[in-house]
Amino acid sequence: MLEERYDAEKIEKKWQEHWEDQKIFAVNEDAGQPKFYCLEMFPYPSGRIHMGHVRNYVIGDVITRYKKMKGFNVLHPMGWDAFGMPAENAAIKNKVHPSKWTFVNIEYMKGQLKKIGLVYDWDREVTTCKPDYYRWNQWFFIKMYERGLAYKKRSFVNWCPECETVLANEQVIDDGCWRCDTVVEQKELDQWFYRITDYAEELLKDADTLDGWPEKVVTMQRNWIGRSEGVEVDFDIEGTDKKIKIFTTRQDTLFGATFMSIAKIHPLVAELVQDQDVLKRIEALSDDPEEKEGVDTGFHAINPLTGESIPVYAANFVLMEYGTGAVMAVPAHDQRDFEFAKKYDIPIRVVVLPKDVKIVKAEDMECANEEYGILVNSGEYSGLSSNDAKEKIADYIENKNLGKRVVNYKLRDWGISRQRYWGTPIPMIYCESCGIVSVPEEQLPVELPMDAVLTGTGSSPLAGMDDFVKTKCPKCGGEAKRETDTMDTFVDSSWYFLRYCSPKSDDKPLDTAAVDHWMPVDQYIGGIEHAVLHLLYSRFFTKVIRDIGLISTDEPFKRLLTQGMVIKDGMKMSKSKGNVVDPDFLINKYGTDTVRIFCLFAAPPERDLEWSDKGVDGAYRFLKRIWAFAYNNKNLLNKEGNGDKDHSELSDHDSQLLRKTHQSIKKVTNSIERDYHFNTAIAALMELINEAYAFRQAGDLDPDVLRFCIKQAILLISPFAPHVAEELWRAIGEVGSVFNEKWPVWDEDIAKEDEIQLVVQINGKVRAKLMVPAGLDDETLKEKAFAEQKIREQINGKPPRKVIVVKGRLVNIVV
RNA sequence: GCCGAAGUGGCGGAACGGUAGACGCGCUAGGUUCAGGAUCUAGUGUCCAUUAGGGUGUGGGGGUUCGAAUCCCCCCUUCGGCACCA
Repeated sequence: MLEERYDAEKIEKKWQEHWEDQKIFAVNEDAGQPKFYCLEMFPYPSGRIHMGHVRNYVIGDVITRYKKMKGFNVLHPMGWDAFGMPAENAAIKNKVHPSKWTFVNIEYMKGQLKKIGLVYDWDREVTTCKPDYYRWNQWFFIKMYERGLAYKKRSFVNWCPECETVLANEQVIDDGCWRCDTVVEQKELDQWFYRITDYAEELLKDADTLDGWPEKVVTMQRNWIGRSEGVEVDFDIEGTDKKIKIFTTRQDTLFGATFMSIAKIHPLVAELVQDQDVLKRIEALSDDPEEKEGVDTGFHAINPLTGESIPVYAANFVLMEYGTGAVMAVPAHDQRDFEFAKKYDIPIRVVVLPKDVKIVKAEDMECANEEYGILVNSGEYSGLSSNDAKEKIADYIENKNLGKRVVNYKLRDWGISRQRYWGTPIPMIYCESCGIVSVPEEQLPVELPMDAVLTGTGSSPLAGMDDFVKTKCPKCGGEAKRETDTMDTFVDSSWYFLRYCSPKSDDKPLDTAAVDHWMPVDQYIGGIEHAVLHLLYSRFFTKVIRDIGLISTDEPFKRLLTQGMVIKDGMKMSKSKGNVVDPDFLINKYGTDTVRIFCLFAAPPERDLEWSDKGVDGAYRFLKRIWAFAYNNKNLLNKEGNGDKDHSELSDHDSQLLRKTHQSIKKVTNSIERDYHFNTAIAALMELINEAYAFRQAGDLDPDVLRFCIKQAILLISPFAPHVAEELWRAIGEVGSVFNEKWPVWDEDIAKEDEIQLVVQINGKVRAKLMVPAGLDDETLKEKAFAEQKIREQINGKPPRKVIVVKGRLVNIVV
């Protein structure tokens, strides 16, 4: 029995329990249906769900429900990215253990997710801070160590003084920490790295296959990998037997090199420069990127092509980390070198003339000319194009053993050591006699001790725990020490989507058959902020795990949807700005169906969503309107019959509503299929309900048609407002869950209008609109257009030069 | 600086070369209601016009086309990403 009042709280609780008890959304790998893996980026259990989560997860939930009704076997799991700094900070502040804090948060947030009406297969829940998950982080680490993909090295790394830990390059945003914005420092430390650069080429090449991803994200990844082809060339250093190796992509400008620049921390500086005064001045070079500065080292290099002797400068803009840490400087054709040469009065020599430029005098130049062109002043290469010269000069260099062709990447190896407690212990042991030894597989997991003391005063908390640190060497049995750093939490999230496929596997990290069945993720949904971070690491991990032989997937995410931010008063919602909207409050006030409808209706998913309290009222009103329509017609609705009457037997009034219903099925379906544009899908539903009201008011309706209309409307709204749909579904006398139903299909014949509005234009301007029967041929449409009184007046006897007819829509008369 | 996206009523947004502004919010008027709220109905880009109707209009300027919010070129603004990568 349908109640008059729409009581969201009551029906939502009822159906949420029903779906869970009846396991409506449980998956069955042998169902004989096509699979669909729908996944949203799992949350960090920070304490409460925020509107950004709601938006993200509602999108995934709608897709899950829709795809299920379309006949797919949909895997839709959820879990917790549960290791991380906030747990430690909370522990220090509130004197709770990070574990306690985390699990309390998970419990609360899980309740919130359920109240939103999200349907997950909770049997597959993954929690990364549990030993049954992180042991496999350790297992992968060891496998990677064995394959040379995990290694330790001392180097300058990004250090966040606020978080008191190291950050990978990807985790530094505008010189600041990705988490707290604190300006990062460079610190020299021994750190573990994953050799992601070994996969640079494949990550770049396979980026071309990601056609289900936003182009923007793919471009960001390509740029981050930053491949460039060039040559390494050795320059002899005059008066010594040493050489400087440089990297250039512009070997066509070799004849224009008038000096050399090397990084101030380049090893040759310390090796060759004797003068303490010069060394001091090099050391004192500023790091300000705006001002180019250098110091003449006093020694000279020999250009291997010209035999010319050129001065070598230590320069502040040369990076030791990229290429070879030394560059040949061609001021005429490189803006940085140009500025440098001007400042220190070094000769500028033009060796490339771009197209359409005749002669350039070096002294007239105001900036470098970096374009390709025809070589001049370049010996036997003069007259060649830059492209030809690049090949010929590279050949010469290789033939004469002066250097070789190389490919360089901007991508750096992924530093994964973190000097923190709440993460996966790195499973390595340091033995005085055996050196670095990995923990044997059967001893995993290396469990995180629960009794660590967190003071927040620097250095790895594990380092102070003798019980943890002291161990035996697995090789020789002697006294040894454990590694005390933990792993970057981005390691945890780099393979959780694989774990969902076989979450209970306990003898190996993944069940190959299960993973191969479900992977790749068919639709992944999350924020754009992970464009390079998580999404690049996950691609890397997938390829490594494939190479280990556990899975056969090359790419983890087939389609990616990056949803926009939730904005209020023109700013991103955040606690610090005080403009947050609390999902709990809204759900209590309106019910989750209203919140869901608003989030989906206010903007297409990829765009930012401007929050509007009034807009939420509108969504609520819409649901009440559907409810009231069903209630007001409840006597008619419970009649037998499926409403699919022969079109020709119906009155005009009835057949128009039937047509509108079929048109709505088409429009809602197409809106979802076209990049999940739920906003226009919901708009189409609102239109249908508005029309239904109008038809109902205008006269009696055939009960079968009315029932058909409302039944389709319920099916169409069910992914968006599932609780209202389920309640109304039962109220109209249907049996079983609406989510076990097939998604409706429209009949093109019924949807077709039998009368169309013909627009008549004169010179492209609308001059008349007339109703004509559908399906008329072009000639008849023309006749109708010319027969129109207004058109005759406008043409005024002038002969038409041309008449364009757009089938079934428009006639444009050109006079 | 380089790369990319976006710019449409008072607001959120529709319109994948063919009637610009669907749908929603807001606003106006009316019905219902003791009143408020809720709800239903109608109207709502802008200018001129009593009406009929007409002009104009998608950041600005050009172009292609019978026809441009949509395609091309230049410029402006906003937002993102990268930024001495040799």
